[in-house]
Amino acid sequence: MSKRDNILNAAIYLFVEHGEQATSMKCIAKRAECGIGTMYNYFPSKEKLINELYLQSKIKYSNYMLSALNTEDSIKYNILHTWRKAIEFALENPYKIKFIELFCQSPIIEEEVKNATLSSFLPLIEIFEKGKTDGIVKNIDTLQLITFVKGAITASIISKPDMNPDDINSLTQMAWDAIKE
Amino acid sequence: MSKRDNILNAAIYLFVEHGEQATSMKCIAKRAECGIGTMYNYFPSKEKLINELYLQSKIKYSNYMLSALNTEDSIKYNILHTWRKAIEFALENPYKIKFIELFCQSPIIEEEVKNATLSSFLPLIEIFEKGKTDGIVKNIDTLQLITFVKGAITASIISKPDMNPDDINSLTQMAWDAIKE
Amino acid sequence: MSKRDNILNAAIYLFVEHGEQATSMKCIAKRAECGIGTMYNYFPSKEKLINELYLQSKIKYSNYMLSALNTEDSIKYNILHTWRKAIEFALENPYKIKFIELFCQSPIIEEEVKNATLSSFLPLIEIFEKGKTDGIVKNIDTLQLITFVKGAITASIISKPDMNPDDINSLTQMAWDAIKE
Amino acid sequence: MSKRDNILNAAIYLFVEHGEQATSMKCIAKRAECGIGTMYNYFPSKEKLINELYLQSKIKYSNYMLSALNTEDSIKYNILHTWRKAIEFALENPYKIKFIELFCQSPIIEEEVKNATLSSFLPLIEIFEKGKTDGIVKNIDTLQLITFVKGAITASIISKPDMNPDDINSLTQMAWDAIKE
DNA sequence: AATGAATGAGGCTTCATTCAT
DNA sequence: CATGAATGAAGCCTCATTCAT
Repeated sequence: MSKRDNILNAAIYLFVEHGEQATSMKCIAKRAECGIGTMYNYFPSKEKLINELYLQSKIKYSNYMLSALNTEDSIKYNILHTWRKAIEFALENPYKIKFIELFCQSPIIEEEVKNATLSSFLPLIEIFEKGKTDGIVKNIDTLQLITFVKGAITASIISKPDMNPDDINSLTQMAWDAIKE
Repeated sequence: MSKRDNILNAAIYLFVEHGEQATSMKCIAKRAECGIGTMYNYFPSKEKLINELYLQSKIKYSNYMLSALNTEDSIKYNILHTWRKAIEFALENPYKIKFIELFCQSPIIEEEVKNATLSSFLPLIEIFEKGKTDGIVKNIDTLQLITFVKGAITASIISKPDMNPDDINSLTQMAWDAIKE
Repeated sequence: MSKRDNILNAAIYLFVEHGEQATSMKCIAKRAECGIGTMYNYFPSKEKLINELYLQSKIKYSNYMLSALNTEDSIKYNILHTWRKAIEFALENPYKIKFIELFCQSPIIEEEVKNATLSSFLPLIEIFEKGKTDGIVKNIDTLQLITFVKGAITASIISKPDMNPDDINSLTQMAWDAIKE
Repeated sequence: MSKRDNILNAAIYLFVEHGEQATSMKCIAKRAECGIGTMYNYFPSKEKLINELYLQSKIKYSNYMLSALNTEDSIKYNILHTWRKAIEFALENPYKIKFIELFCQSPIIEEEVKNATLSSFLPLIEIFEKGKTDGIVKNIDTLQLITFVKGAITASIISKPDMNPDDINSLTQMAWDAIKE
C-alpha cells in the first residue's frame, strides 16, 4: 500500500475511534508509521486531510450505491436495490460511514467539497422523480424523501453494525413502505 | 435570566454554530458576558458543561415528546402524536436538537449521563410493544423501529428547519407507513 | 479564639501540610470557617499573611529560647539551656518550626521582617562571645558557631519529631562537644 | 552544550534564585533560549523536570562525597574526608545544594526518587557503624549522627558560600568533635 | 522524499483579589 | 464587619506546522 494510503487509513481509523479533537497529527503519523513531516508532503494541512478523506468516502459511497442503477429495471427495484447497496456498503465500510457522519455537519468541510458530493446523487433524484410521475412514490419533495430514508438507514446501521440478512430485509421494507404511494 | 442560564445559552449556541473544537471557554464567556472564571463557579470543567447541556437537552426533549402519551388513546394516535411532538420540539428548539446530534456519539458524554437519558424512553418502547401485540405495528425489534424513525425525523428536521404544517404531515405519514403492519 | 487567630492557625497548618503553592486563600478561609473576604479584613494580601506568620513564629521561637538566659549562671549552662529550650519549643510547636524552615529562604519574606528576626538573637551572640573570651568555646566566628548548631538541631528535630529525653540529651551533648574548646 | 542541559541549567538557576512558585515554564524557556514546547520534548511536565533535577543533583552529590571512601584508611580519616568532600562539592555546586535543600521536604518529589537517593548513603552508614563498634564514635543512632552533621554543614555552607580553607577546617573540626566519643 | 526536533499560539484551568450586598 | 460571586491575569500544557538535515 502506498504511503499516502497508509496515512489516510490511519487517519480515518483514529478520527472515528477517538474523535477529531483527540487525534493529533503526531498520533496519525505514528499509526501510519511515518514521520510527521512526511504527512505534510501529501496533505498541506490537517484540514485538507480531513476534506480529502471526506470527499473520498462520500464518492466511494455514492458510486457503490448508484453503480447498480439500471434504467431497464422497474423503479421499485432500482430504489430498493439502491438502499440495499447503501446498507451493504455501510456494513462493509463502517469507518467510512462513521467518518461521514462525524463530519457531515462540521464547518471544517469546505463548501466546494460539500457541493461535489451533492452532485453525485443526481441519478437517484431522477429515479424518484420518475417514481412520482408513475404514481408509485409519494408526491413529496424528492429531497425530503431521500433525506428521510437516508437518515433512517444511517441511524439504523450505526446503531447495529452487525446486521444480518433479516435485519436488512426489515430495513429495506420499512424504507420502501415509508416512501411508496 | 440567571448567569448560569446565560452561560448555558451562550454555550449551546456556540457549540452548534462553530463546533466543539472551535468553541473555547473564553469565547463562551464573552458571549455570556461574564469573566472566564465565573463559568467555573457553575461548571467545574468544559466537559462537565457539555454533559450538563446534553443531559438537560435530552431530558427536555423526551419530556416534551412523551408528555402527551395517553393510554386511553389508540396506539396509532399515541405513536403519531409522539412523532408530532418530537417534530414540534425540534422546530422550536433547533439548537437543543442539533446539540444532541453533535454529541450523541461523542466519548465526551459520560456513561452515567447516557444511561440517564436512555431510561426516559421506556414509555415509548411500551407503546410499540403493545402495537406489535395488536398487530398494527411491524414485528421488528422495537429498538430498530424507533431508531429508524428517530433517525429519519432528525435528519429531515435538520435538513429543513423551517417546516410548514404540510411538511410535518408528510413526515409523520412516512414515519407511520414505515412501521405500520 | 479570635477570628484573626483562626485564620493564622488555619494558614500555618495548611502551608506546612500542603506547601505554599497548594494552599489557596479559599482553602484557608474554609478551614478558618470564614468567608474569603473576611481574611482580607485582617491581612491585606496572601504575602502579608505569610510574613505575619513568619514574624510571629520567629519571635515566639527566639523569645522562648532566650527567655531563660541568666547572666548569673555559667556560660556552659546558659548555652546548653538555650539549646534545650530550642528543642523543647520545636517539639511543642512543630508547625511553627516547619513553617520557619519552609520560608526562611523564600523571597516572599520581606527584608524588613528578616532583619527584625535577626536582632532578637543578639543576647545569644553575647554569650558566645563571652565563652570565647573565657576560653571554653572554640575561637571561631560566632555566627558560624550558631549557624552550625542551629542547623544541626533543626535538621535533627525535623527528621525525628518524637524525640524522647535520651535523644534530647544526645543532641545537646553533640551540640556542646561541637563548639566547646 | 545540549539543549537538554541548557534547560536543566536554566531551571536550577531560576528555581534557586526565585523559588519554585515564581519560576514559570515560560521563564525557564526564555533563559534556556528555546521555545516552551521544546521543554516538553525533554520533560513531560514541570514536576518531572524538578524530579529529574533533584535526582541528578542528589546522585552527583553523594557520588562525589562517597567517591573517596577507602576501607584501608582509618575510620576517622574516612569520616573527615567525607565531610570535606561534601563541603567541597557544596562550594563548587552551590545551586545543586540549594536546590536539594529547596525540595528535600517538598511533596513534589516522588517517593520513587526519594528512595533512589536514600540508598546511595548506605556506605556512609556502614562507616559510622564500624566507628561505633571501635568506640571512637558516640553510641547514638547512626541516622541521628548523620542528620546532625549534615544539617550543620549544609546550614553553614548556605550561610557562607565563600568559605576559605580555615573556615572549612573549623567546620570539619566541629563536625568531628560533635560525633567523636 | 523522509524525518522529527523546535516552535509558540492558544486552550483549559486556577486563584489572589475586589466589591456589592 | 462578614460574605462569596465575579473577575481576568497568568500558569501549565498541547499540537499544527515548519525547516534543517
